[in-house]
Amino acid sequence: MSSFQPVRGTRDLLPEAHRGHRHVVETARRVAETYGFHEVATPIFEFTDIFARSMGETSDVVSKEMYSFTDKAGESITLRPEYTAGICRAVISNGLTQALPFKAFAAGPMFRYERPQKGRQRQFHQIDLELIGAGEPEADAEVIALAFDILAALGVAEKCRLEINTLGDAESRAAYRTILLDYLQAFRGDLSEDSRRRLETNPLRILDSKDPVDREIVGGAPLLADHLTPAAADFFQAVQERLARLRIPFEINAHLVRGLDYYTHTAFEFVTEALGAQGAVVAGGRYDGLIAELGGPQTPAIGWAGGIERLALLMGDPPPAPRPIALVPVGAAAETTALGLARRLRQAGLIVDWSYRGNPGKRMKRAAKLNAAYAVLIGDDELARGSATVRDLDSGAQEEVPLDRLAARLGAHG
RNA sequence: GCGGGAGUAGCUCAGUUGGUUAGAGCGCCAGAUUGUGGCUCUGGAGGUCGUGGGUUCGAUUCCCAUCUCUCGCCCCA
Repeated sequence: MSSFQPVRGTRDLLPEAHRGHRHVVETARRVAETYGFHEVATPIFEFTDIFARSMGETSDVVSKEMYSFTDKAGESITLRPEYTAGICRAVISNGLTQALPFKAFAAGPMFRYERPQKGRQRQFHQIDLELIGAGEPEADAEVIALAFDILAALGVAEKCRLEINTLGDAESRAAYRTILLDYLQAFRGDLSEDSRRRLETNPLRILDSKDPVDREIVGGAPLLADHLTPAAADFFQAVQERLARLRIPFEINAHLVRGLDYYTHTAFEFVTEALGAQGAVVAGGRYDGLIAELGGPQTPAIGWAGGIERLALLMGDPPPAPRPIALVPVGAAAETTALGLARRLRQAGLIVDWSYRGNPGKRMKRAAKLNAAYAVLIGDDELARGSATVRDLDSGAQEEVPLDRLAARLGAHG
């Protein structure tokens, strides 16, 4: 039994769970298309370098969470931990910087070597949105509004809160980093062990610490908002105005930072209290430096990723499977007829199922279990008359229908 | 990677102060019912008590390790 365990942090998506995932993806795709986004798919793995360079060597994802391996040609390959880097690479690879803005929607599995919890797996699934080649605040507002519209369409918007912040431009960030470090150095001895480490790796992260002592120290820290360049401050203001105009409710969280190096300006998260420690369901931001960092032309961009498992958990019960029509042949001759009849009905667009064996009682039980809308019974009597008995499984009403009118009769109600 | 909790049938769980054949409900299969489901009745299958080792005459029970899930941390979607 234990040898049939799936690999840690992976799971099978059986029909009911898969319907939940599919509903998330289909809803997101439909809404994204109304904003003029088109779906793409990039490879599930890339050269390790793509992720290492884009996300930053010191980020947790790169330093300890990547599924990397050496292929038979000796290349270091990594299963993608996120979509953004791969899509940016694709933009450069395909010369799409000549056709900006490029608006991409994508969905698929991601891989991170982490300790699993509810809503956190080693193979998980994300929906992803990237708007590449637009540096205007309208782009930020629309990308965030699009995420909000998806959450609303999924019926989970009221369980989520939108937090936004700005990380400023490179200039603002560098200046603030120095100021913040000066301040924090004075408290070095009081900071948590994690935060002392972060002084070296990513001091901005300390702003987001959950340690109570850290929080107290951070409470008195200088704010990035007070050290933005005028241009960065104006941009953040413009984004807020546009969100307000779109009536997207948000709050500013000055301590919202990002673990990945490539973010600039707008950072945002849709968070929920309903998933324990895994509060972020959609998160993203602007990354104006990434494409240049990867070797392409300087190109502004903004995007986000949403966790499909987390969204499905918030959603609760997935939509029910569509109701089939159950065929119930009685007798050997009817069995043969049913085989062809099933195919004709399917070609007419109906969902048709049958249980292949058992007496009519068993087959009717099976039909009820499949939540069939109708049972179509065929026996010697019906065969002789070229008809079938259609039973409405909700009302129990039955009528005999000529075979050539069967599809129309079932289609009208199916 | 760090710290806590849990693991008994497909599912939800009971139980064994260490002692022969480990139980229930639901689900599954079959029969009552080879032309009619959701109700009912009867019967049946299904468990190396997560895995490995130790202690013991004897371990599902005690001890150790390990795996998986889970809660928190780190980090993130």
